[in-house]
Amino acid sequence: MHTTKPRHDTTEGTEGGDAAVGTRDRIVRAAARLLQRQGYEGTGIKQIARDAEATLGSVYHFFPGGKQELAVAAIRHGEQEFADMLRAGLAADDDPAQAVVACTLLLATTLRESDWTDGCPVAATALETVGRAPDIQRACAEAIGHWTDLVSDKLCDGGLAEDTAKELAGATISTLEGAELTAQVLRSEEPLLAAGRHLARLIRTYQ
Amino acid sequence: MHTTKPRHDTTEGTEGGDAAVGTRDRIVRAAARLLQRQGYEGTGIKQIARDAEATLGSVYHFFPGGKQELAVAAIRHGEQEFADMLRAGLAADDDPAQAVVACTLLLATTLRESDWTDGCPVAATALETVGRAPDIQRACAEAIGHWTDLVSDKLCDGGLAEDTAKELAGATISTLEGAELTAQVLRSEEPLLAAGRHLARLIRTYQ
DNA sequence: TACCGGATAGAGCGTTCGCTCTAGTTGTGC
DNA sequence: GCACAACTAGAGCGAACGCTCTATCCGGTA
Repeated sequence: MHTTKPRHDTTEGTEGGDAAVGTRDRIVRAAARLLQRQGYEGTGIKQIARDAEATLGSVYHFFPGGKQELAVAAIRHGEQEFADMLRAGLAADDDPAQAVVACTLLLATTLRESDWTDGCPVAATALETVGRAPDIQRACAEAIGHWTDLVSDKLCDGGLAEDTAKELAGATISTLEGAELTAQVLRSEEPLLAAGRHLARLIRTYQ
Repeated sequence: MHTTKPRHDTTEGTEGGDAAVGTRDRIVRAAARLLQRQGYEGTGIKQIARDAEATLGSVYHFFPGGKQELAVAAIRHGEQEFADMLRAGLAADDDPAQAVVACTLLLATTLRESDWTDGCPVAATALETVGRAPDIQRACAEAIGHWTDLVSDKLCDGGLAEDTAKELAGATISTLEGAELTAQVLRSEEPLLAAGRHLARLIRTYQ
């Protein structure tokens, strides 16, 4: 069974971009982007539907659990996007220290090009739902764990002991999160670049 | 009518406890705590007034600029609270590396004792208003700058060159922010403790 | 042809939002 | 004693909130 397709898509089929994507996917993507920029409480379901060019009925058809269920799906989508970027950065260099620097450069570029609005896809939602929406918090925790594993594997490949790699990977993700937050608030890529330099220096002390 | 009403006790109150605090202060404190836990959009003015044991009229009397003006005052209040904690941690040891570890321990304890709800007082608000509420964003940026200066001074006192100290201080604040976020989401103090260990190791490479 | 069920469409429910507005209450200076 | 400013008090506005509900549309099957 194929993923949900737009049954009666009134828009012309020749148009590219989101039009070729199923309704459910468009809703998830719009939700992920809005949650990333405005957080959970700042984002309304009607706004998500409008951005996704879907109707409220479709949203509740695909996500009968309402806003929370949609938010969980959006967080998972953001997790994948962020993981893709991490993978790309980590693959840029054999040396783990240089690879982490590549990650910070990627993040800095993305952030600047979005005028400092597109930071970590889960941070805003995570912070304002902590302790009040267990499903969402769990999805955020899984995202962080997944990202940490990506970094940890790279550090292991670089020759670090597994225990060391795991702890250092956790600290790396924490630092990237904080540096991205700081960069957004200060509207500068310097915090991300500084984080990259210092993470590289730190990793080298273990090599 | 109501029985217990805070009367005209503006800046009186040498006694401890909220009862002796002026209405304006109670409003700012309640707003700061709610913004820290629920973010900007997740916090309503009526809830702030209720928590502060004040009325809506009082809120708009003291903050005619509405929610945004109140949020700026609350962010400034949170900045001071966090700065006090940083100062306490930094004063705990002459060695800057050990002092930063003390900061992470303080943060971890506070976080755990609040059941992981009381993280950075500005992070949630900052993330969801980035690029959409310049006054609030500016206040958040000033807070981060202030905290960075505190760490930078400590590093200078420890013998680091000023340029090095400034850059390292920025990275330290970023890391603390990220580690606190991660600790809240994962409901564990380990990210903060790991951040402390690695920051200390990093600082020592400059000594 | 008739029908079924997934998907679309949007009016409308009750509630809450930020905020305005008018009155009432209180301490202080003349 | 009185006027005045500072402060408290809360009803109520229009808009937006999350969500429910019914009505339709459509391709595929019988």
